[in-house]
Amino acid sequence: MAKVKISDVAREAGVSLGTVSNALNHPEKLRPETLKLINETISRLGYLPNQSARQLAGGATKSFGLVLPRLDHGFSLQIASGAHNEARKHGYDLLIANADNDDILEDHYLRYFMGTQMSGVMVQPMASPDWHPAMTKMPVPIVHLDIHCSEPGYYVAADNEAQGRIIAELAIARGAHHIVVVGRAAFMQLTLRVLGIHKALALHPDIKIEVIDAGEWNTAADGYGIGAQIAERPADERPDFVVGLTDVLASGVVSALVDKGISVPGQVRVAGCDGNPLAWSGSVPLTTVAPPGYEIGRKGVQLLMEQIENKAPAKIKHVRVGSAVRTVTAVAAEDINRQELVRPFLLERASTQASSQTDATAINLGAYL
Amino acid sequence: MAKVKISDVAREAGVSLGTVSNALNHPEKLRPETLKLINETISRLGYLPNQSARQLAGGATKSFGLVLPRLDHGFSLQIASGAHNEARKHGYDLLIANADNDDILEDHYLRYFMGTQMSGVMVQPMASPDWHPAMTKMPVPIVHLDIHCSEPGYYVAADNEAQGRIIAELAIARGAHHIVVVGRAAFMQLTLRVLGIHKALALHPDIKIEVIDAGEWNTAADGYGIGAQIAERPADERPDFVVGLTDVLASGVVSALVDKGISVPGQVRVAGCDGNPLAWSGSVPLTTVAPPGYEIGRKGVQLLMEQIENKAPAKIKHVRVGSAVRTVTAVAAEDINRQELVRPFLLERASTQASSQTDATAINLGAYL
DNA sequence: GCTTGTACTTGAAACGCATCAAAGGGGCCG
DNA sequence: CGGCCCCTTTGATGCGTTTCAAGTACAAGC
Repeated sequence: MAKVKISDVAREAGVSLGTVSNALNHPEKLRPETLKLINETISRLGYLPNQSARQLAGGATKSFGLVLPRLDHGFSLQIASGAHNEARKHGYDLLIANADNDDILEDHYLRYFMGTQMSGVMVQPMASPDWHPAMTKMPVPIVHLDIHCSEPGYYVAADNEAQGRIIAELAIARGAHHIVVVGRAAFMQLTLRVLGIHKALALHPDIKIEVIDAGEWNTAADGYGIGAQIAERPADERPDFVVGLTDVLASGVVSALVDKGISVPGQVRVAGCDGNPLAWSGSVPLTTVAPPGYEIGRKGVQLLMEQIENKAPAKIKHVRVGSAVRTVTAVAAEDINRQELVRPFLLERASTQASSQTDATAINLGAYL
Repeated sequence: MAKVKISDVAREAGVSLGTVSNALNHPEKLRPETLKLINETISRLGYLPNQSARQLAGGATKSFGLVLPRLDHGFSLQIASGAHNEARKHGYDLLIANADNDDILEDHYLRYFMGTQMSGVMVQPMASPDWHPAMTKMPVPIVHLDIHCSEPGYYVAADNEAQGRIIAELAIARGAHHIVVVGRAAFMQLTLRVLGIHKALALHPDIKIEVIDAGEWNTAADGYGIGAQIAERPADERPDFVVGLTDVLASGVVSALVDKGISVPGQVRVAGCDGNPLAWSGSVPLTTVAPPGYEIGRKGVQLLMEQIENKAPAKIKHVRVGSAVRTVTAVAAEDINRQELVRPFLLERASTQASSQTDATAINLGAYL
C-alpha cells in the first residue's frame, strides 16, 4: 500500500528526478539505454504517476470531461461514443459523469471537471439554455451539446424543431387525420420537437392534433399506459397516427396497442424520435427520426480542440448538425417495399456504428408505419 | 480566462488563506459571519477550487472510478446505474471511463484512475481474470465486477455459469431437441454461459447442441446473419431452440427468422442472455436471463466502502450475486398466459428501474418463447 | 489585574510532479 | 591542446491546496 513516487524510482534507477519525469513525458530526450533502465525500474517498483501532481505541476492534462443527463438514454450514448472516438483520435482521455436527471448534480460534476484541470468539458444540459452564467467565463473550454443557446459560447445542437417537422410531414404524407403526440416536453429538446410538429401542422388545419403528457420520466411504462388508454377509445376518437417524443415511449405505445388488439400500423401508425438503438436494433424496428448523436459528440470534441489550439478566448461559435428534411421527404415519398429498405439499413447501421455516421438526421422506416 | 485561486479570495475577503480553506472544508470551524463573507467573495469572484491541488494536498477525494468495456451494453449501464446510486448515497462522485473493448485502453484508464487519487476503482474487465498482476498491490481499493477471479482481491460476480444452466433448463422444459447457441464466447462471461449450457445438457444426451460463432462483436447484424443462415436450412436440420449469448444477438436472430418467414416461437423458439433493456422495453419483449447488473454495481461500491472504512489491507473477499435457478424453474414450470406474465413485469421493471432491483437473476418471459 | 480557557484565525510546510535554466560530458575542428 | 557545439542529465522552483501547530482576541474566573 505504500505509494512509490517519482523520487523512489529516481533513487532506485540511479538517475535524477527530472530524468524520470522526462522518461514519462519526453522519452525522445533520453538516451535509449537510460530510458530502458528507467522503464524497467518503473515496472519493477510498480510506480504509478500521481495524476493530481502532474496536473498541478503541468497545467491541464489531455483529457476531456463529459456530463450526461442520463446513461440509459441511447442518444446520450451515441454522443458519448462519438466524443470518445474523436477524443482518442487526438490522444485525449474522456471521462463521463452521470448527472442522473438532477440539475444540482449536473452543476456539481461540471464544477468538478472544471476544477480538475481538464482540457475541456462538454455537457448535454438538461433543461435550461441559460446555464449557470458563471460557466461562460470559466477557465476551461466548454461546449454545450444538443441544446441551442442564446448566450455566447460554443454549442453543437441537432435541429430538434426540424425533427418535429419531419415527423409531422411524415404523418401528413401517410395521410394522417388525427395525430397524438405522447410525452412530457420536460426538456427543451422535446419542447422544440413539439413546436416543430405544430408549425408543420399549422398549414393543415384539417388535421387534428393532441398532446398527451406521459408522466415525468417518459418511460416505456408511461408509453404503455397512454397506449392502453388510446386503445380503449371508441374507434372514431382514436388517432390514426401516434408520435412518441421518445423512442422508448413509442415502443411502449406499440406494445400496448398490440396487446389490446389494435393493429399497428393497420389501424394506428406509430413513430418515435431519438434514433435510440432499441428502435432499430430491436427485434422489430420502429420508425424514428434520428438526430445524429454520434456526430454531435464528435463535433463537440472538435470544437474543444479548436479552442485549445487557438488559445483564443472563446468566440461565439455554433454548429448545427442535421437538417435532413430533404432526405426524409424523399424517403417518405417513395413507396418502397418496407422489408428491403429496413434490413439493409439496419445492417449497415449496426456495422458502421463503431466507426462513423453521417451528418444527416436519418430516418429508419420500421414496421409500425 | 484568468484563474482565480484561493489566495485571491483570501486577499479580497481580507482573511487568510487557511481560513478560506476552512470555509470550504470545515465550515463549522468558522464564525458564521466570516463564512458568509467568504462565500460571497467566492461566488463574486467565481472561484473554483482546483481539484488537482486539493487531491494532492489532502489525499484522496470522495470519488470512485468505473471502467467499463463498452457503454452501449445494457448490462454495463445497469452496473453503472447501481454503482452511481450507491456512491451518491455515501456522498461519493462516480466517474466513468469507456474502454471501448480495448484492453490497452482498459489498462490505461485503470492506471489513470489509480493515479488520480480516487478513493476506489471498479472495473468490469474484458477478458482475462488474471488482470495485470501489478493491479492487485495497488495503493487504491479496487473491485472487479462481473468476473470471477482466482487471484486474491475483491470482486462481485454474477453466476454466469448458472445463467447458462437456466437457459438450458428452460430449453429442456420447452421440449427442445436441437439447440443452437449463437455468439462468440470472446469474454469469460460468455464462455461461462456456454459452459453452463453444456453442463446442463450433459444429462440429456438426446438433445443436439451446436455453437455458432457470430463474429467478433456479437452485434445485431451478426445475429441477423446467423438467423438468416438458420432459416435457409432444410427443416430437419433447423434447430427448434436458439440461444443468443447476448440479447442483441438474439434479437438479430429473431429479426432474420421473421423476415424469412419462419414462425417464432412457432417453429423456432429464441431466448437471449443479458437482461438488456432492449429485450424487455422494446416493442416486443424477448425472453432473457438477466444477471443483476444494478445489484453488482451497488455491491461493488459497498465493497469499496468497506475497504475504505476498515483501512485494512485488502483481504480476499468475494461476493456472488444472483443464482435464481429456483425462481426461474418455478416460472418456467408454470404455464401461465404469456400476456399476463410479461406486461406487468415489464411495467414493474420499468418503474422500479431507477430505485432498486432484486438480487435474483430474473427471467422475462417474452413473445418468442 | 492576572490567569486560564474558548473560539477563531493565521501562515508555513508539505503534497508529487513538470519545467527549465544550467551544468556535465563527449566529439569535432582548428 | 583548447575551444565550440550538441546531446543528455540535473535539481531548484513553483503549481494551488490542506493541514496543523502556533497565534490572537476576548471572556470568564480568581
